[in-house]
Amino acid sequence: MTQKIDFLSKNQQIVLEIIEKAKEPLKAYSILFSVQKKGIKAPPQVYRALDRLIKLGKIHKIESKNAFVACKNDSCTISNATAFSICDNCEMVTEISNPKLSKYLANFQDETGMRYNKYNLEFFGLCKKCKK
Amino acid sequence: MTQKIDFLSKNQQIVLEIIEKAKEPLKAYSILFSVQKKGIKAPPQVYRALDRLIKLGKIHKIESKNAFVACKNDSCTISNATAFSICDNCEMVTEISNPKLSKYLANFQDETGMRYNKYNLEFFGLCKKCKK
DNA sequence: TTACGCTTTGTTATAATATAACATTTTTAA
DNA sequence: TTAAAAATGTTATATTATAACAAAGCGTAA
Ligand SMILES: [Zn+2]
Ligand SMILES: [Zn+2]
Ligand SMILES: [Zn+2]
Ligand SMILES: [Zn+2]
Repeated sequence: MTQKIDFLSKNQQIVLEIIEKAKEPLKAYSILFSVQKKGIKAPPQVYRALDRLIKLGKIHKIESKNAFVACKNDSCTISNATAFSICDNCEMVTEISNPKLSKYLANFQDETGMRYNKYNLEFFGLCKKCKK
Repeated sequence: MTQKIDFLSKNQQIVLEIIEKAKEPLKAYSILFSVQKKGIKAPPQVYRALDRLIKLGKIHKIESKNAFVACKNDSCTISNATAFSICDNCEMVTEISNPKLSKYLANFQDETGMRYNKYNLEFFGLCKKCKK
């Protein structure tokens, strides 16, 4: 068998649950702290789970923040086309799920004719709450 | 006086020169090594210069690689709208300068009506050389 | 000129993020 | 059952980035 695609190991479930419950992106070491009561003791255990969850599209990494969010988008089974809205003021991050945008980016072709199989887009601004 | 906008300090010039000469993105600590012969000895000196150069739009950070590239785009005086093409195989990174793309993204408005004053987009694929 | 504010620099230490390496246990499939 | 593969546990260390504070350089106004 090549790969179990919908089964998560214990550590992976624990880490995913923490991230899903969070309202804001979580850092790896804050996850580590949270899960120590459940027996996960060392960074590699967390990073391994994170890597796997990212590959499965269950979570995404916010690169500009070195933090992780749960994917809320059911169609996002693999993390190869992601777009986020990030508030510069509060910690709010939401995944943008906009068919026109994703179609535009998935089909984007640069001057040299190069095509891409993956992209990550991060938008920054002030969210509604923070915009006074 | 508020800010000298086009003058670079000594350390800033040294760091910029190294990045401009490089053919691939440079990591902060590899920059530190390179500039030690010129008297820059400690991380904060490099990171300060990097921060300033980013604010001025002279360089950009490739977030997925924690590395820095010189801006080749004259109109890019401030780092608030960036797009990069990143080869998954070699270390090639190039800044995409495509008016249609930047217009599309600069005007993008999400479902909630939120507008953005900054974005960063990273495309991944195989560059021409690596695509056999 | 001097004295003050501001920016840049220098320096040490440490925080925060991430991986290497290897031993052990668990799960899977032949 | 047994051998391979996957997941886990563990220690140590590598990599990336910032805090904190002292000293030097520079513009300017009294
Ligand atoms: Zn998603
Ligand atoms: Zn906000
Ligand atoms: Zn640029
Ligand atoms: Zn390539």
